[in-house]
Amino acid sequence: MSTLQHQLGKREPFRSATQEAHLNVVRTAAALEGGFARLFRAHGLTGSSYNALRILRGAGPSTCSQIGDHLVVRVPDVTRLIDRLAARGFVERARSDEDRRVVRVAITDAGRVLLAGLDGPVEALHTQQLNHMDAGELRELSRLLEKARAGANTPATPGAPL
Amino acid sequence: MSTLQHQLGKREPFRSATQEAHLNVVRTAAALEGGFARLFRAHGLTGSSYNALRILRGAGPSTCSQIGDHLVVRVPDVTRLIDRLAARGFVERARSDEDRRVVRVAITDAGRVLLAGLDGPVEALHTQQLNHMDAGELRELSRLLEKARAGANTPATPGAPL
DNA sequence: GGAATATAGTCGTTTGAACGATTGTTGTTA
DNA sequence: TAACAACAATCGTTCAAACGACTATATTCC
Repeated sequence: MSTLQHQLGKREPFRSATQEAHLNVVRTAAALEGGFARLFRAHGLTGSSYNALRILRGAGPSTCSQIGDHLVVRVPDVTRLIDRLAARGFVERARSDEDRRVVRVAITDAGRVLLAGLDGPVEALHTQQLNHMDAGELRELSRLLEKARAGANTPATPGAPL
Repeated sequence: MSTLQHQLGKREPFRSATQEAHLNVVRTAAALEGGFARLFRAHGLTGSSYNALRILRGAGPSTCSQIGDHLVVRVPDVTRLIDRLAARGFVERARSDEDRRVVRVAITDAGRVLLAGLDGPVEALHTQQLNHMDAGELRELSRLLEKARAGANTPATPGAPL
């Protein structure tokens, strides 16, 4: 009996290895993200808003589409995400003069300060959660996950059609 | 440059292998779950409500606490989850006579029929998503994910303290 | 036997996520 | 030059998720 089977209180084994792998991915994501959600909530953020700030800090001012493209997890309504960050003063928007469809979003000093305060705790939490695995295992885990995504017909890249 | 780094439009490499593994887990979970969310939505369900029905079909009538314990992803308000299923006629509740704190939840015939209609598509989607990986890879992926969860200080099991 | 504690479930409320439609602007084509 | 198509962002709306408090009941302890 696998660990997951035991954890789910399942008497019969999984129907397939693909099902078991899927459930392991989802449960592990929830386990890892739970800690980060608590950390971010303490700073009035969600995972996605934290991610958006990281993107803006790293890439510099970006359009809504670019932000959307770079998010780890697809967010279909980037406008509302940016709205919430702007309301807190962490980003500011500027409509482009040369193409008025486009809005350029930039992180503010307040946003930089907020992120600076999170850099340590985020890194510490990554370490705390996964440092019991060695470098080879982490590499192999990432490789298998990338391979899993490569074959999945449901795309991870945002906006791609079903 | 890893696949994920490229997919995220990140110029610099990841700060650590633990961060990269984490993001791969989360992104893969979203990619896999996206397809299932669409399938379930077409039947008026969410992943959690589908999961709850599966638990009840498998284990028989269960208390709310037992359902909560067996869910793949923690749901802090099982009552509302059961509310929504009951409103649709897929489950029914009965307050226990011998311990009136306890509610016993059972799947209904309508619930069984709904699940029966989903068994094929769910299995097909699992296969479609992950069948490009061989048995050894799937086993190794599950093993590494279980190991990842084992060391993470943020527990996957519900109700466990932070 | 009653007070205190624990358990199981429920509730009030807020908020973020998501879908799909809409609006405004730019580019393309006839 | 105007109609059409595409693009970028925004909006209306619904609803699931989540937090923490609350209620009712059972158990434990003095």
